[in-house]
Amino acid sequence: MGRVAAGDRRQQLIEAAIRVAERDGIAATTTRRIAAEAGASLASVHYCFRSKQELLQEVLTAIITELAEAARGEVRPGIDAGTLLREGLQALWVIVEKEPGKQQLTYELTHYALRQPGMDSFALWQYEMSYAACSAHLEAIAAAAGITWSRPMPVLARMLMTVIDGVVLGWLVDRDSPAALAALVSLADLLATLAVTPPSDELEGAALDGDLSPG
Amino acid sequence: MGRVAAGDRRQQLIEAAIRVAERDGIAATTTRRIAAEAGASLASVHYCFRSKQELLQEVLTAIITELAEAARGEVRPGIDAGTLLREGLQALWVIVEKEPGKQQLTYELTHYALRQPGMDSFALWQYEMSYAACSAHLEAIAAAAGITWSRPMPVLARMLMTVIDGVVLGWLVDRDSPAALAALVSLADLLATLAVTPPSDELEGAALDGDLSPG
DNA sequence: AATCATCTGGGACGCTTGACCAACTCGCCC
DNA sequence: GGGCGAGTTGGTCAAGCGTCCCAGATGATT
Repeated sequence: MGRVAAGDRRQQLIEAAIRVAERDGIAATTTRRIAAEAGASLASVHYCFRSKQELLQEVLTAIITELAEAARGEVRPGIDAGTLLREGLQALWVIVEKEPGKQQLTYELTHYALRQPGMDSFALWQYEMSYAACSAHLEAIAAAAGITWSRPMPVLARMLMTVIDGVVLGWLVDRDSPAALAALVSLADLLATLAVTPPSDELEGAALDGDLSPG
Repeated sequence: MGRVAAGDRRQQLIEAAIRVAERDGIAATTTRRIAAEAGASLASVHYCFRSKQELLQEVLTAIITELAEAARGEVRPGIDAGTLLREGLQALWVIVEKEPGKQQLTYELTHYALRQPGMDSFALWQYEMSYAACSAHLEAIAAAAGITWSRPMPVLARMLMTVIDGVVLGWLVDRDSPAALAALVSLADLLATLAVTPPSDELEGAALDGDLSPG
């Protein structure tokens, strides 16, 4: 409980709040518990933040940006879209399975924000970030595999996000990893069927794999 | 506030609790608010229920069974699987869009049950019911369209439930009905591609549409 | 009419919560 | 070295929570 700069204390409290919320859920995330987890006094919470809501907004911001960064996976060029999509989702799955509490917290925060008046913009922002990440990933796949998507990108991004959300949510309930992974891979394969190989005179510099035999 | 049999009072309190939870969220669903909504005294809550938890369990049970019944849609025979799947999901969507609060409450209850020690079995039960409903619907489609599914039913049911959950969750956040419906229909079409028409000497009476040209 | 189980109402208990305050301590700068 | 502001501390506040209790009203049974 030494003397710490207010900015550092702020960060400590935010991280402590995340830990508590992951472990016990947002409903059980009280100012006292946060302070205890951070090794600070209760009063320091209201010294560093105007209110509990301001703290939780910072928590939400931190989680969203952290998740957005974690979702950024590299896409190897010269591979077909189906494989890339499957590999990307499997890589994401490793992260999800590693920290279930964080995923659970993400959903809880979404619903919490939806209920709290004035905080619903945070839920919207959270999903806009997610859709943007999905769009970016799908476009990276298109570029790497030399294909085009047969549906407009907003629809496609929403479909991908839908699949991820649904699978994760189902898994959080029964923790049936094989079943969840099977559904995820199957849905990824289905999404991959929306990739069309454009006429070869259209795209040139893109990496092409063997099965580009014009019909 | 007249005199009511304990059994009736029980039912009134459960329905009142559902209304409050739909409107304000589970976190704001207190015993006092429930009693006020039901037009009963606070003490009657603990006269009809051993504890608040027992009440909430009844609420969860009521919502799950109600939702399971609502999801049971008729499937017209003689139509192709794609159309049936699309129509079924569109019919479900009408229900979802009509009462957003109930959908939101469903998710909140899931997460609530997952956190509450000893109540996680309710979350599991909720999803088992849902998977069962999906399985039943998919098998009804298979029978009506005279097709077979190219994946094992458990995987397929989970895929369908994943799609529904994901779409509804996304819609609850941004309330973008066209986008949600577009994603839902697109995903339904993708799922329909998993329907295979068996050799005609296997099934006889089933209705067949035109595109049965053996390759 | 008397009895009895059933149901209601108001009040109270003990606890937790978010928020706040005045007093105190430390380190830095003029 | 004496002020001074940033940071800490324990205590306190009102509000709200789940739970419990008990005197009294009610309606059926005898």
